Amino acid sequence: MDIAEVAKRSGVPASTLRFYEEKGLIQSVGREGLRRVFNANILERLGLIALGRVAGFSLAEIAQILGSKGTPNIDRAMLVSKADELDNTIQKLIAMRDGLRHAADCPAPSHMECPKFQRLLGLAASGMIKGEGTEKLSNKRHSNKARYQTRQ
Amino acid sequence: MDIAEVAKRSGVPASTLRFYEEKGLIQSVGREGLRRVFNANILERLGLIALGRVAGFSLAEIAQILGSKGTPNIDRAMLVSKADELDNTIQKLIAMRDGLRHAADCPAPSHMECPKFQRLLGLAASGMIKGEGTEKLSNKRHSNKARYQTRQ
DNA sequence: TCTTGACCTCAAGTCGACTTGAGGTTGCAC
DNA sequence: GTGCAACCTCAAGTCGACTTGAGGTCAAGA
Repeated sequence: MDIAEVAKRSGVPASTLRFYEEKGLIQSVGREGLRRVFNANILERLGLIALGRVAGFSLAEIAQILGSKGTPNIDRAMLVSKADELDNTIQKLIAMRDGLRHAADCPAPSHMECPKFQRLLGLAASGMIKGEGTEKLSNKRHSNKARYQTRQ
Repeated sequence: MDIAEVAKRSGVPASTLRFYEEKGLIQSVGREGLRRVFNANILERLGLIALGRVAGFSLAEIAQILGSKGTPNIDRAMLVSKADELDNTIQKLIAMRDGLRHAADCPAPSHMECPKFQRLLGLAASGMIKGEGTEKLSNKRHSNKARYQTRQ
């Protein structure tokens, strides 16, 4: 497949494909003249990259997870820690989803004032805020990067 | 509370608080001299903002969801659609989490070659890639924004 | 043959989300 | 009443993730 074909099948613009290659996230199997040639599994890999992005990982992290080059030895501890991070995120998203759904048909004048909304989201938000939380549950796991994603 | 207190309790830098105020995500209740004064519920709101961010919403979307000003009339349909979007994301994250956990102790030389990993993530990634998917399930819901997050 | 279209490279531009810095003001401590 | 730490504004800078543009190469068709 040439780059246009990949772009068409994946929905990822050719410019992005070049960019990803440059960053080591994907690789072409070679060139035909000066044109890149990709093989079919690129589509799958692009799917995983997209997945990683919605999971909130940076391109650098994704490269690390997927193995930038011929899938070298992987840091399994890192995978577990990413999974835990994700687990944490999932809990929050579930609370947020429920909060949104509730807010959508809650009679309260403002959902900030609805006790149910408060409880749902407050729970999810606890642990996001650094300060004196009620300490109910799920604190301090995956504490690296933690405390918001105040990524530097 | 003054800005330093809020920063300390929330972990959000003062510069970010000013930035958020400028963007309409938060508001101070007034000034004391030229210093902003916040009341306590700001902490909760900051938690929700952080939550929205990990859910992948932009600041503009969050402002819309939370109501930028005194919680005006909210677009309930929008809330439902955000919730659906989130639901979709959650499914993907769950698959990714399971995929990562599996990969962490899978004997396959490369997890790209492990059939279980493939299945888990392939499933999640389906619908992310535009092209001829196996069409199993959960396609085309929340199709706005869809097709990756090729935002704009 | 020569033109066109699809690809190429490399540098620069854009956008969102912040952060940093210069220069100004205030209140409390001494 | 003076110093200074902690706030303020506003402009500019940074970073990640891309996109756009200028200028070049090449294979195929008129």
